[in-house]
Amino acid sequence: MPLYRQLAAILRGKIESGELAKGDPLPSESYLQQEHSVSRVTVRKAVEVLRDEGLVITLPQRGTFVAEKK
Amino acid sequence: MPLYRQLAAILRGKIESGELAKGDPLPSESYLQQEHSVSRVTVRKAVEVLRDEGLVITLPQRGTFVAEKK
DNA sequence: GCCCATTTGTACGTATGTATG
DNA sequence: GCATACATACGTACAAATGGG
Repeated sequence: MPLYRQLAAILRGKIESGELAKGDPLPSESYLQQEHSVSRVTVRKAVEVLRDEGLVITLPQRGTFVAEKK
Repeated sequence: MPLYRQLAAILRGKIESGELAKGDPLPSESYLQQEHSVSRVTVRKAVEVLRDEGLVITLPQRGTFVAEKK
């Protein structure tokens, strides 16, 4: 599995487990980069997956947040 | 060589030559941006290099200063 | 105490180049 | 050719703290 999908799976798990609650901000791109030792491109692709799944919402220049809906 | 390393080299030169003495503030990020026609990201990466080398210390909301130590 | 400019901190958006499988 | 992944580098926007007046 490509890195960005692995990272997406990790984040998805934290959302589904409730570790990241609705409305909570996801860790920032730069944090996720360092935390998982991947490039920003990879982080962004991972977040894009979750966005496409409707699990998170990204507010430009603000951050990405766990979506309210289920 | 990437731009940020080139800029870091320029600043390092000014420190080592004494043009920027210990305790002196470095030019601000916005000044360096305009002076060298680069983005703020590039300036910040250059300064980060010097910080990692221990040549400068950055005080949040104050500026970056030439380190006292050698 | 209050504005206001300056400066660094943070965060996302976008684009290009390079390399690998 | 294409997807993946890294690095570099541009921009925009806003937050937070400091210091001067």
